[in-house]
Amino acid sequence: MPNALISFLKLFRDISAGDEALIDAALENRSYKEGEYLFRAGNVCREMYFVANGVLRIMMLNEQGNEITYFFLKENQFCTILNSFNNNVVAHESISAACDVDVLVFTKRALNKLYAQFPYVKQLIDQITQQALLDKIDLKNSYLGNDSTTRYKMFMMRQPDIALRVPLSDIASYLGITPQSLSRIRKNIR
Amino acid sequence: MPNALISFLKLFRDISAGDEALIDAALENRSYKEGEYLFRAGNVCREMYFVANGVLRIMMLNEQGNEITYFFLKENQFCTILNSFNNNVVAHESISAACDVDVLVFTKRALNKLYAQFPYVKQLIDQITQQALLDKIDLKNSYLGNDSTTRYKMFMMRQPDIALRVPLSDIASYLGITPQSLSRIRKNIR
DNA sequence: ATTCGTTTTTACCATTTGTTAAGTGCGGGC
DNA sequence: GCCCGCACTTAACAAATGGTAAAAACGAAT
Repeated sequence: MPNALISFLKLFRDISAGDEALIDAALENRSYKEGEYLFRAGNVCREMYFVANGVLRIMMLNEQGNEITYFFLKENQFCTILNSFNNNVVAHESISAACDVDVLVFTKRALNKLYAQFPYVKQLIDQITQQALLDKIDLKNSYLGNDSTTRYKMFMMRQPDIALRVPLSDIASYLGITPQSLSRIRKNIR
Repeated sequence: MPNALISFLKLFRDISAGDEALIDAALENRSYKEGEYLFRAGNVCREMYFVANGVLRIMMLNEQGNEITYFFLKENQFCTILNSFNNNVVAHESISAACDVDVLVFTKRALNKLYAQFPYVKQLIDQITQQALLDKIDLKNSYLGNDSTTRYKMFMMRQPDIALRVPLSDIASYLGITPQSLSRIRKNIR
């Protein structure tokens, strides 16, 4: 039975059984519990994750020690600190599990080897990654200029599956408010 | 004398005089006055701008009729609605001149022709565009989780040249506050 | 130089959000 | 089954921001 990444890639392009085996061999399976870190800010990110099951979050700690959630990534999405991964620069962001999660892991080394073997895989992943980036920006931008109640409603409309699986405090930090404010907003809505 | 774009590209790669002439021929020079629109939301964006002089802004009007500024683009930066430009989908964002501006314009048609002639130009512009995207995201993210006074100070530190050239109301909409609040913040800082 | 229109500043009050602190509820481990 | 810890809720007050409106400053055009 094919892994989640290969099933996903097959939506875009046919992949032979032989290629499939080699792609699969380049991957590592890992599981993380809610709250565990996959990658910590201050290092160069040399892994790329593909979410098979669960939700990841990309986030940062600001000077006051508050967590800021930049993005949520769910099933069939790639997750890495792209700038760090591509350019070998230190990342300011961390990646953690927003709920229990299963991921497939490419190391940069394994991925480069795969790219050399199968240029079409590079094309495919580059294209998917690029489009995902544009979609993420559009999503984040769409929240701007709305009050927090509206942002919460938008979030519930657009990412209900995430809303149901991750802690309230993560959602609050994603929406740019305190957990107490989010709790109050929830109360006032119903 | 070479145009601003060619001078910029030469920072990354040598370009022969012959190529230079053809690239130059593919471009159109335009100037806009502060407040004028280069592109309006609701259409497919089929032009790519390179800022030779001045500042552009990518922005949106929300349902309440408020302007939200997503990004400022200044000299030596490309500006287009990338998702719309790449995928021929209707854009929700507009592009306007944040101050008087001179731009070099590629139509999508001219750019594709150029790409067919000179694959390295495509590589170069794709690479620059991709990195610019990552930088823009990093910049926007870095403002998150700070109060508006801090965001304004960060903006003054990081983009002082823009701060000095564009209307206060544009900066306010970029920082996610009203012009009155920004004016108050300015007063309290000094 | 004057005027007109626009942008920015200022002020006052209403609303929203943050802060602090305490209470409630739920689930895991013993 | 009970206890403990953690996440979430609730509340009261302080602080920040928005809304409205009017004054001041600035620029463009005559």
